[in-house]
Amino acid sequence: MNLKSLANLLGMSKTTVSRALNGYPEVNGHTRERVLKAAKEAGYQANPMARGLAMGRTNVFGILYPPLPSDLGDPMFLDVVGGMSEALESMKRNLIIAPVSPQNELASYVQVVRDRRVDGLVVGRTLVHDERIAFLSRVRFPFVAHGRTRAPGVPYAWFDYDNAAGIRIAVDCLLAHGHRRIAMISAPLELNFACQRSESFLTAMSGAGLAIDPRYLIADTLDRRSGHHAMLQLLACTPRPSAVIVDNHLSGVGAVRALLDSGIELGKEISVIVWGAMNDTLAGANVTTIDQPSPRKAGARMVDMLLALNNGAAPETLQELWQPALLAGVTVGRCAD
Amino acid sequence: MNLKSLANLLGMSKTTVSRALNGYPEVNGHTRERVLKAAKEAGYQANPMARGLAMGRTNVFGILYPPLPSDLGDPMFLDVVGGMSEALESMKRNLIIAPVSPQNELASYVQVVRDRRVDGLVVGRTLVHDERIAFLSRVRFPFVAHGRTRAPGVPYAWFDYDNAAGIRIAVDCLLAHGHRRIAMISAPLELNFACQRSESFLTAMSGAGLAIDPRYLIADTLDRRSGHHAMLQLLACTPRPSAVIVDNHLSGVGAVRALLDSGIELGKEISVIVWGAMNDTLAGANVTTIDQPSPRKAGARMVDMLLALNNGAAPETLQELWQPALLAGVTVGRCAD
DNA sequence: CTGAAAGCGCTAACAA
DNA sequence: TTGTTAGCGCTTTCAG
Repeated sequence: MNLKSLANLLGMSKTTVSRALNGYPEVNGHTRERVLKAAKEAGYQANPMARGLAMGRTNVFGILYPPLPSDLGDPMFLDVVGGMSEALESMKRNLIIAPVSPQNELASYVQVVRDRRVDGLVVGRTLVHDERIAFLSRVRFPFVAHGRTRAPGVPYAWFDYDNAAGIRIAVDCLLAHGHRRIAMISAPLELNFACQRSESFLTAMSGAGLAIDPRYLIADTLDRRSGHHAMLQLLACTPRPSAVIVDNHLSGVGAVRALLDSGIELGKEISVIVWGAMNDTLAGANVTTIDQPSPRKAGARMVDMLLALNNGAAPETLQELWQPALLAGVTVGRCAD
Repeated sequence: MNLKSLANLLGMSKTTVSRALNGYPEVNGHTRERVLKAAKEAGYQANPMARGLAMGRTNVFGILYPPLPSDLGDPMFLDVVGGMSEALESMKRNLIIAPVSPQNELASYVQVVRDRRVDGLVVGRTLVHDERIAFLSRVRFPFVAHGRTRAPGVPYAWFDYDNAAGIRIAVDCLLAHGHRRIAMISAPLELNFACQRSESFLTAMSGAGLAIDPRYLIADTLDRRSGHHAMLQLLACTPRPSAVIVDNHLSGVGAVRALLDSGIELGKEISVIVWGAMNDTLAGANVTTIDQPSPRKAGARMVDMLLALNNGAAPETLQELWQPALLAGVTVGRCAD
């Protein structure tokens, strides 16, 4: 069933039917009713390709993501995706995820943009220096960055949590409990969030007049295994840190695991704060976390921003910083020293 | 840059240019060269929407998947996706994943089919009774099922591993080690793989003349947490099982974890075999697994099948059963009784 | 308020 | 071997 046959069926022109269906104001109320009814009965639905070709847009938004456990597989990301797709569904638009090889991500962006496969993109896992953002900005393709980047050159739309603030809160909390030997386990520092959190950590520590043992700074951990390994490294130090901050929940799981395996009492011998929800922790260790509220709402918000961009909003008006909050668990305690 | 301008630029008709670009045999070699060169210089690339509209296909294949850790987030699935997208990339086609709400999955299938958004689908996590497969078969939409279903009514294309054989191997292995009290932790039994593996288990056991304590059969576990919980339940039984088979790697991680946490010596006090790669296991417990070789190749194979369907192949000629293999680890040992 | 006609960018009969 | 012409199914001026 296509527009023409539906129009014939009704004895009207394609134009009128199209207008009725798309809610144009100038159609007669009675006519509209008839059309809507007939469309429903016939199960008519406009062909999106034809529609897209005629209108110059697809009503589809996209995310390009590597099919890896630490990217697509990240439960927090999946939550955000859920929020996005739900929001889009309610406005008759769609979300698609295109798996890309992490090697030549940029090439995939170039292709998607040139092909106009989508009306806009969400750029995830932003880097300190992000060529994807540079590219999209240059060609003026609508996108919102899920996370910021350092020196974009031009303003761009972004959604992020306050990385500096979150770490500050965590450090303050640990300091208040008397900790002075605080370590940090970081994701790869090319990632903007890891970089900001790391810098914030250094700033907060030196602000408190504390030097950091270089062995207490471990980076490049973005999965359970490496998080586990990183924590073991810290445990091997003399003296051991009395507290550890993990900047991402994926390695957080591994890090906490390492402590439990080593028979260390969390919150007593060593305190731990992890950035991000730890739903995945098995052993029921109620970990103190820096929580990013409402991933689903975050997704919905990014959808709003995308739509705003499509409606001509200036990117610099679409920058949103949400505040993380310390979610108390049982893994922070007074320093035993 | 579109076809018309490129044609004008070359002083040829759109037709000739189109033919040259699409490798039709009837164009003059010299002409083709000129076209190809000009296209490259101009950075011309056919608009997929227009192309799709004209040709009636999109060159895009799709997967509809819930954005959940146990679905999209499953590392094995991500591997398969990687294999698919790589295979498609090499033939100038694309893969998209559309996140869907697990509640009304079928509605999403109906929509995608009606909209002709893709040329074919992969249906994952097949159920014993799968309405998605029934629907797609009924409307004759090209798809390959990643996993089988019980009573499809009509033949359909599928790719699967031999669930019965895998479990049989595992049971035989345990029997050979003298085990008689063997338990099984299963995914929800609506899932076809879980059902088949469970049935195979029952068959193998009764074939060996062994009765199964009903408490040794635990289902509905498809993530770490529930796997963990299931194993604790088993440990609480008197007598305990001397061996446990876990039918999926997601709960496998949790199950193994539970044993380690309880201080049980794997392969001594209790033997364990898990279906699927356990890369995720932190503690380096080298778990004996029923391995599904080459997820990436599996993905590539499913792409082949999809293309074959598009070329008119009959679904019943596209059914492939791969054999799993026992991958020896250190978690199976002689029964201590 | 409605319709005819042009056009989105491409492919594919059919002629030449 | 190439060009002309007619669509694919929809939206959107422009008349009426």
